[in-house]
Amino acid sequence: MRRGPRLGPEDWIAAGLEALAQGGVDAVRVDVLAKTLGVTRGSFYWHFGDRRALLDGLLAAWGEQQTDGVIARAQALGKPPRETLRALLGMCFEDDGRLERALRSWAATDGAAAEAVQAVDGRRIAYLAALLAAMGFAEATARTRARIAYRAWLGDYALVQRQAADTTAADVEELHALLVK
Amino acid sequence: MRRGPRLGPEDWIAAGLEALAQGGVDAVRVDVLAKTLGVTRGSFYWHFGDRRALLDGLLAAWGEQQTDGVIARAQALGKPPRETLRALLGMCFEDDGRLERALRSWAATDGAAAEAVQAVDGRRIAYLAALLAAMGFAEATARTRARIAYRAWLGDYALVQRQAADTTAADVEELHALLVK
DNA sequence: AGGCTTCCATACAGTGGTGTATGGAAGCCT
DNA sequence: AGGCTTCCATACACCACTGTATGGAAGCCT
Repeated sequence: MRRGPRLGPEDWIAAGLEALAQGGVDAVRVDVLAKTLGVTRGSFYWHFGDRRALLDGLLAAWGEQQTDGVIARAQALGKPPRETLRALLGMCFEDDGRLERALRSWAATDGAAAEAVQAVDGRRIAYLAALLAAMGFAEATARTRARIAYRAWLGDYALVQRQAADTTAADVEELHALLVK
Repeated sequence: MRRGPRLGPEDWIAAGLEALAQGGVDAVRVDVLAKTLGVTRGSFYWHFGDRRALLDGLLAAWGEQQTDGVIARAQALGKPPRETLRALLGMCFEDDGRLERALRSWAATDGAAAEAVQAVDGRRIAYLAALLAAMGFAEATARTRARIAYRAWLGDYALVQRQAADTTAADVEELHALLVK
């Protein structure tokens, strides 16, 4: 009946991430994924033991993607720390953050998700702190401000109605100014 | 069989808020609430048309509680704006924020919840801005910094592993210093 | 071509939750 | 005391979704 290419686990992971970003963990249901992929659940249970296995796969994929993601792009600019920080803030705030949001909601009730999120939080805060330290701030101050900056970024995602583009841009400038002063 | 006092809608609302804080919207199920209240679902469907009616009740209750909550307490201190702001930040960061978190997760997929959260966000940011304006900051600066402060507070809830008490205290001081400088 | 492996469809059983119908008990009112 | 109202229990139908069993088709290997 079908003739299209056959599916691998990656296809289910990709579809899962999409659904996750769209409607949270609750939206990643094997039957609806099957429908969007144009197959039946029979395929899913060939590639994965159960739904939980897919969820763990999503966490792994997200965690990996976050290691060589935004930070690498910011670093690749090859600019001095001060400019790198500004660029990084801008990039973060321009992301729509739906995946990020979904992950954190999920982490509130799921241990594995909480671990994954905590891990990337640690990496990102450490990077921010390193950036500030490279600008000459004392270790303690760098870490404190890194946490503040990170909270401000996360908080933006928590805001249901995110601000207009120009407002956000102004906020980013102001935040940057406060941090490096 | 039973002899205890009979229940009203408020009892279900209260139990619902508790469950919401504990495990998110998914945890507010009429059968488990019935169990914790010591009655059967028959009682619930007497007081409420359906589960959605309870959820709407929870949103209303939360929204109301947030109008005369933290802000009123901070205002009641009768201190100058600068001190009020510091006190407010401290109070916010010391809250465990589980309800707040649950509401925002919920808002990601539910329109009514999103409206409720957006409404209180607006009120709270406006209050922060007013505080900063009263300290002499220009209107625009006050609003920008108010948004930053609010994001930083929200972001703290988004952090799965919230910092130790002393670390948080230091962060609050630093944030306050950055804002009022 | 034959056979093995990989992938998917179909059909079925099971579970956790919602909503509904109905009857009965406890309290209030006169 | 009688009756009306308020509240709750029991039992049932139903739905969305998960997981399992089994058979069959498509591709690869020799």
